[in-house]
Amino acid sequence: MSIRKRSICISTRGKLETRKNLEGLSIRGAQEEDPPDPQLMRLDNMLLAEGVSGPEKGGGSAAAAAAAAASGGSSDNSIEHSDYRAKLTQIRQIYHTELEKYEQACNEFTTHVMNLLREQSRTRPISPKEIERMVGIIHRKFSSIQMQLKQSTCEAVMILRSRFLDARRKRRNFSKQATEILNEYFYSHLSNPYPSEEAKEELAKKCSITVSQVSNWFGNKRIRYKKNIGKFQEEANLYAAKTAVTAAHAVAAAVQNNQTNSPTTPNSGSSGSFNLPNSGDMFMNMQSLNGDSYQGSQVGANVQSQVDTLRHVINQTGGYSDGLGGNSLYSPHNLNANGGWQDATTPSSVTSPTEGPGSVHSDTSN
DNA sequence: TTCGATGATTGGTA
DNA sequence: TACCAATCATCGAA
Repeated sequence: MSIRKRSICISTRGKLETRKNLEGLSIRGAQEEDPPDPQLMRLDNMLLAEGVSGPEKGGGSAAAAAAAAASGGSSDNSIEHSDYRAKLTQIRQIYHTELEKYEQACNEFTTHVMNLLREQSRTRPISPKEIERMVGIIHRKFSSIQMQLKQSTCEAVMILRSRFLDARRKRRNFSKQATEILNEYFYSHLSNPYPSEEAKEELAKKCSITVSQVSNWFGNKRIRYKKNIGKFQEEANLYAAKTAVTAAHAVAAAVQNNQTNSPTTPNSGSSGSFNLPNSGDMFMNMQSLNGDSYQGSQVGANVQSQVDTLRHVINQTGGYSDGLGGNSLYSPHNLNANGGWQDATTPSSVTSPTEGPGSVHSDTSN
C-alpha cells in the first residue's frame, strides 16, 4: 500500500472511527485486507521519483537536470530546464487537485452510505460485517479511480520526459537571420563550402547556434544543393545580389572615407563587358567586406572589381553559365562527376584558401 | 490534413 | 575525424 493511499485510508478511517463510536460499529479492517498492489507501488515510486508526489520542494529537479543534460549542454539549457519544471509543476498541481477531489468524494460517499445504512438500521438489523463490506466496496472503487489517475499522471510525465530527452523532438528551425548568415557564407564560398573550425565557430556565434549545428547545416546544405542545383539557383542569385549590395555599400563607404581613387573609373559605362579580376569565386572578394578581416586599406585597391562585380550581379539574368565562362561562382561546375565539390581546376584559381573535403580548412576570412 | 522544408541522427567511407 | 548519404521527425505554410 502506498504512502499516499495509506494516508487517505487513514484520514477516511479517522472519520469512520468517530462514526464507529457513535454507532458502536467497527469498520476498521475494511481497507487493511488489501495486499500491496505491485503496479500501484511502481506508479507511486515513479511519481515520487519524478517529484510529482512527495515533498514539493525541489521535486523533479533531478529529472529536469537529467533532461537538460541530455539536451546537449547548449546555452538554452536553463530555458529547457525551467520549461520542464514548469510543465512538471503543472502536472503535479493537476495530480494533487484530482487526488483531493477523489479523497473528498470518497469521504462524502462513505458518509452518504453510512447515513443510508443508519436509516435502514431502523427498519432492519444491519450487521457490522455488512457495513464493513459496503465501506470496503466504496474504498476499492475509489482506489481503482486513484490508480487510473496515477497511471495517467505517469504517462504525462513520461511524455514530458521523452519530449525533453529526445533531441529530434526539440527541433526548431533556425531564425531567419541565422539562416541568412549561413546562406550568405555558403553562397559566397560556393566553390568550397567547407568552413574551417574557426569559421564555424564564428558562424555559430553570429547565429547563436552550436558549432555542430553549423556543421550539420553545411552538411545538409551541401548535399541538398548538390542534389537539386536547379532549385537552389534562385536562392544563389538572391544571396549573390544581396552580397553584392552589401559590398556596394561598403565600397561606397570606403570611397568616401579614402578619397584616394581617381574621379573616373576606367570601365564605367561599359555594362556589356565585365572585368572580373579572378577566374574563381568572385564572392571571395566580397568576403573581405563582410567578414571580420575587412580593412579599409584593402578596399581602395578592390573598389573597381567590387563595382564591376556588383554591376555584373545586378545585370545577371539568372543563368549560371551564360556568358560567365569560368567565372560562374555558384556554378555546378564546381561539382565534379563523382559528386565531389570541386573539379581539378577550381581550387588553384580561387584567390582565397580553399580545401577539399577532409583536408585542413584554412579559410578563416570570416 | 497534407506535404515540402529542414534540423538531427545514423551508418559507412576515406 | 570530417564528411556523405539516407533517413527520421518536426515545423510551418497552404
